[in-house]
Amino acid sequence: MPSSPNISFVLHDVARLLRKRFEQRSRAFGLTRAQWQVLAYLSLHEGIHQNKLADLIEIMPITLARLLDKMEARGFIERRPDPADRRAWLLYLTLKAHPLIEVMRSNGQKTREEAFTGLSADAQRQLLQTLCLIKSNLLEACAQPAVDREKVHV
Amino acid sequence: MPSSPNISFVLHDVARLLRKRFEQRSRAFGLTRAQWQVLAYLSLHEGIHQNKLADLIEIMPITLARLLDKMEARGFIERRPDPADRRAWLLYLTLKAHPLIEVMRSNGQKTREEAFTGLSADAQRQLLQTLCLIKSNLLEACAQPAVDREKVHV
DNA sequence: TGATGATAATAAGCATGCTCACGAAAGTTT
DNA sequence: AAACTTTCGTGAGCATGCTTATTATCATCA
Repeated sequence: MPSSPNISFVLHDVARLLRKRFEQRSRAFGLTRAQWQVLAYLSLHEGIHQNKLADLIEIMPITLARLLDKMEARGFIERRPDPADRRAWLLYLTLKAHPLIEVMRSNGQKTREEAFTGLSADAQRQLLQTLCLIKSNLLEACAQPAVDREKVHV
Repeated sequence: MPSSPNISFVLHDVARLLRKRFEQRSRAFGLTRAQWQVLAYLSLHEGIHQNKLADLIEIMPITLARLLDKMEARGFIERRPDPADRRAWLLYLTLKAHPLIEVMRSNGQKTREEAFTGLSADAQRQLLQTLCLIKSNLLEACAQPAVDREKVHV
């Protein structure tokens, strides 16, 4: 942007374009990027509660609930009542979902190959590491009120 | 996620958290991240057409139109008719918007400082460079149909 | 046991992105 | 000049995030 591009804007653009490209590929299979993320995590934690899964993915529980509504309607997941807690559901993949996992993983792979053309394996490792650090910084920051420290000084 | 976290998911998370943190800071000023991006680009190109601005920001023109609707309603920007083309508008900041630019730039700065804690200046440069490469890869990829090359082979 | 507080899921409503489609105006070709 | 094509802006409708608020249930403590 101004003199050199703003790194936050670029990061945001890259995320948006990754999603866009992934969905160009995956539309035919009926799963969006977000739904694929849910499926991927859920396949490793069947029988989990919604709240726990939302924690894993680090989205708000209500955001996950909406995604699950659609995925349930389309027959990819099941909500079974938790016999031990009448408020809660236990989440499971359906049989229909299993074959999708490999397809979507491969779509993600192809999208990443396109995105990372010209990046060495080392640069990719470096990028991942940096992003993980930033994410952990932000998770901590978001949990604190955004006060203007200059103005608080007592 | 699986063995090591999926870099696309992490990238997406970081973008989402950056936006969230920025908006925690900026809510009081009435501008969202996306609107601030519009303002920032527009301040460098007053008198531009909507299509050109959408091109600069690399979003769909209809997405920009919705943002401008809100920003116009709140008195941050003006659409003036283009005397040379009755289909088009020329975009301008209002007087009310000017003082916001510094405030928002500083909010962005603070958010970035939080996000990049523990990253050397060199690592930040490296990150920016890598992201720009990925963005350009994706811009090119998105413009092409997402065919499955293995299946096409003729 | 009975009130009080915490937790699981969801409702309502907003913002930002997209695709697809359309009307109006401008530009180009015949 | 008339007919075609392109371009500018927007309408409709969907997906994914968020904040704030509500309901039902569970857990705890007096």
